[in-house]
Amino acid sequence: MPPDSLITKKLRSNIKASCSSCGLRELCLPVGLDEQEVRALDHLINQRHKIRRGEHLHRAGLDFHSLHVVRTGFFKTYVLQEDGREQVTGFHMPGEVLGLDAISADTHTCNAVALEDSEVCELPFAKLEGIGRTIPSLMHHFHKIMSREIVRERGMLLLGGMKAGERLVAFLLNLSHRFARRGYSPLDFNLRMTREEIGSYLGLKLETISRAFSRLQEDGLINVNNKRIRLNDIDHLRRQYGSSSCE
Amino acid sequence: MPPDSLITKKLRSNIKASCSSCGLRELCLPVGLDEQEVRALDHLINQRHKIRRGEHLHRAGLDFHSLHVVRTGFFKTYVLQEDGREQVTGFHMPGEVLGLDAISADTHTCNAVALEDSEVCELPFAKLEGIGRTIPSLMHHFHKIMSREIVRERGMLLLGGMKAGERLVAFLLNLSHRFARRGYSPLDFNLRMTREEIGSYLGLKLETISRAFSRLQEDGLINVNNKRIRLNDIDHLRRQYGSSSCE
DNA sequence: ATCTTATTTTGATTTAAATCAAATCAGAGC
DNA sequence: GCTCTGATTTGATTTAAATCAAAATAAGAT
Repeated sequence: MPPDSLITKKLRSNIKASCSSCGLRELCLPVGLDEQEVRALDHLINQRHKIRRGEHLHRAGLDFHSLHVVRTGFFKTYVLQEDGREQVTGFHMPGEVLGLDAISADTHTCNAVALEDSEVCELPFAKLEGIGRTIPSLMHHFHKIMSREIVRERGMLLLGGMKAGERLVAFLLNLSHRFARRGYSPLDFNLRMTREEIGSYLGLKLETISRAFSRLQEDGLINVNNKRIRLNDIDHLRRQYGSSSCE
Repeated sequence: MPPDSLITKKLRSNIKASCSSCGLRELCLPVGLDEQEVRALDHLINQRHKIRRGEHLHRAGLDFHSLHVVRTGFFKTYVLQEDGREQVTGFHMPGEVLGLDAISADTHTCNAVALEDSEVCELPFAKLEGIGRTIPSLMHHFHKIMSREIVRERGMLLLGGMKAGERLVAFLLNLSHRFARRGYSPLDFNLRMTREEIGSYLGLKLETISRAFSRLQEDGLINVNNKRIRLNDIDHLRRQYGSSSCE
């Protein structure tokens, strides 16, 4: 948690953001920019917003004008199918960009909801394209971010051939890897989402997720205590179930 | 089929491309560009390549430097899993861009093979970023193309909750829609890929695909004659099985 | 704290798809 | 044309996951 959270609390929202002093800088957009370029980016990112647990950042169908970078907290994205079922399309943690799907048609194609009290930086997309013209390395890095999102989504397709337990392990290894990059323990973390949400994301039912957790615990590979997960033998997990730990 | 295919045949490869006179223009990158901008793009796209059925356009692990737009023909992309299984990640028809996943790490993350004799236009990516700086509308359109790819991949995730027959129908409706946009019949087309490749893409076994085809034919919804498919009641298909016909 | 609701676990049963197996069919090359 | 190989269809059986159901646990609200 950032030390300024107490200070900004009363403002509720609309804090001036600053990439220059942001701890996420190396994960986020300004990777590899020099001082002057980061200042230009500070100019672009006009606002930071607080989103409380359960609040939506955007909803499918709404006009798109800004990307958002998760600064603190945790989000899930999902779409509502015609039959009313909720299909989870992703979980998003600090440093990750939300809204890339919306560029396609200037309309959000999914809903994004905070799974815990969160903060996001707003990036007006038109401004980003404008600044990108003068800072080629920023534009290039943005292209890498979009491409990475394509690779990420593709990774889900690769789960197609796997069975329940393997899918869950791939999911846990993926989370573990992303936590590690953010300086959190890759072996011991707590899930922000329910079994049902995990199941939706992985194409399985919540009971199947629960059973898969129990099975992995029986086998001594992990410890499960409700939302708290401990990976006891991450090498074994990696060996046994593909190396789907990549971002 | 383009009328110049006979002329260029003896050259085997390396034909000077020209967006200005390309029939795919409205599907491809130069959407909405004026004459002068299209000429600039002609400058960017230096080569057209012929890829024969079975030949690879690129392979996973190779250095990335160019995107490719399918001009004629049909491609499949796939990755080889550790266990040797081939996972199909997409099918690609004229006007569609290949290689967007590779921008992420300057390395191709999948293999692309021609399912029939094909032609592609080569877009050196560094040049594209350069020209994009001077033609904002081109850069913006490129962002839409990348975003569309994200949405497309996400669409696959939505199949998660569907059963075999529904997935196959969604797949057929998607192909139908893409054929229609290219001026081909949306009701009567022939598949370029095998049942096994369809199965791999949809996360099902080839026997299941075959059975699903037979079932749909029994129900009178489609006619199947090996690779030739005829949609008898596309409205019924759309109603019964979600509207996953979008690109 | 207590109540209430949502989440999770576990068991029994059903079902859809995978697997195993074999026959048929189509296409490429001779 | 014919042969051979790979692709497809169809059937029988097994298996993994969904579904149905109920109890146990955790999390929020008052």
